Amino acid sequence: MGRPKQFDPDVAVERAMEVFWSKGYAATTPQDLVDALGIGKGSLYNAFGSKRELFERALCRYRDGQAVALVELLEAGGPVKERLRRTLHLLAEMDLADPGHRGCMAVNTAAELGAEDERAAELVRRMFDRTEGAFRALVEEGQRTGEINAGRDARSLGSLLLNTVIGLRLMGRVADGPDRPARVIDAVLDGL
Amino acid sequence: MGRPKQFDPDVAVERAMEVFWSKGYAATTPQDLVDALGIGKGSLYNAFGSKRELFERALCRYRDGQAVALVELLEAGGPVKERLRRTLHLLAEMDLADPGHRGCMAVNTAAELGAEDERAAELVRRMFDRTEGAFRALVEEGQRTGEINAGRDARSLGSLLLNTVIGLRLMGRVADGPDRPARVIDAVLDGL
DNA sequence: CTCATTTTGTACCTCAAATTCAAGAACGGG
DNA sequence: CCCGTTCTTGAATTTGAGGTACAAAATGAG
Repeated sequence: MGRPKQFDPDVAVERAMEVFWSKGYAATTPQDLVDALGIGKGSLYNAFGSKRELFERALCRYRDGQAVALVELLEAGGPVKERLRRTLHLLAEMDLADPGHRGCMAVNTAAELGAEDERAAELVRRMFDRTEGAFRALVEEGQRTGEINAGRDARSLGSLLLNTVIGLRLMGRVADGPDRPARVIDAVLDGL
Repeated sequence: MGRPKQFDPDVAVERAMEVFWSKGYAATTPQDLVDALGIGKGSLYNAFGSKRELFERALCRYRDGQAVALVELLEAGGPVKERLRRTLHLLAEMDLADPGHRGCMAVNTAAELGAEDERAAELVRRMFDRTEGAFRALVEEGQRTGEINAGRDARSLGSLLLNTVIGLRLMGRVADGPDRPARVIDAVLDGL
């Protein structure tokens, strides 16, 4: 019973995610959110409690969306190294083409809140774990097919690839061209 | 002529750097700076103009300090790969041991301001250029001594090492242990 | 000493961030 | 159709960020 909500909370979280992703946590004001979600301040706080809580939901939404996207990319067909190369280049191109230079919301959150907000740090860590795991699985597949030296530690290579992506996406925030990312990708893949 | 300053601007910038480094740009208030520098607000604004200008000077100071430190590390004696390993491990350990999880001020700035502040982005880009150059020089030295495969592109390897450092230091913001950084370092060096 | 110049500390101002609240609107149950 | 509940709107509240104004204080030149 009671008056039904006049907006879809899922849509609202999605839009909030876009705003937080573009502007960061601190730089996003309740007014920005009100404008983007198209609801009143009262509804905002009634539905989500606080800016901080809404941010957490937005970050979880980001995580869920990214998890799907990454798995899709890595599970495509073809040689493992080619899949890796395509995935890394796609990331770099997206970051470069994005006029807002948004980069990766998890990376941005790590930088902005990681030191002071343990809940946010934990969420980001888990996203990193997940990505590392996906890369590790791909490396192991490559080792089974003989594309990647089976003597190397798959977990370490997974960490390396995660770290590479983090670096690439951080650089996307100040990117001035495709050359450096391309060199990074070349060097990483040559080192596998 | 005129009344002399009762504080050393260089010391003030140094302290401002510490504050900005610890808290980030947006989260640092003029009051924080006044407290840390031990001067009045009037002096602060008289000497530095604005929070933004002071930040830029603090960032330049960080750059100058880091440049020296990195060169010292990379110019030490011994095999190139050992120097690299020591340098990377030292960074990782510093980040882990730092109770404030400050990470790297350039990386933090890239994440926080890179998208919106072109001047800050340019400063960070130059710092990245410089670091990449230092790594490249070290790689070329390793290639001359035969420690590193001379067939590989030194510039790409420099980019890779820069990217590795960026990733490591970003992860330092949410670090929960030494394992992942250690794996990254192992994998990177094995791939050289 | 006096003047022009610069620094300093305090008080003040403006604006907006983040949240709360009051008044009412839209439901469903009995 | 009344009632309790939940949602909505937007103004009010509180707090502090970021900066300005100004008079007093400290200097060197002449």
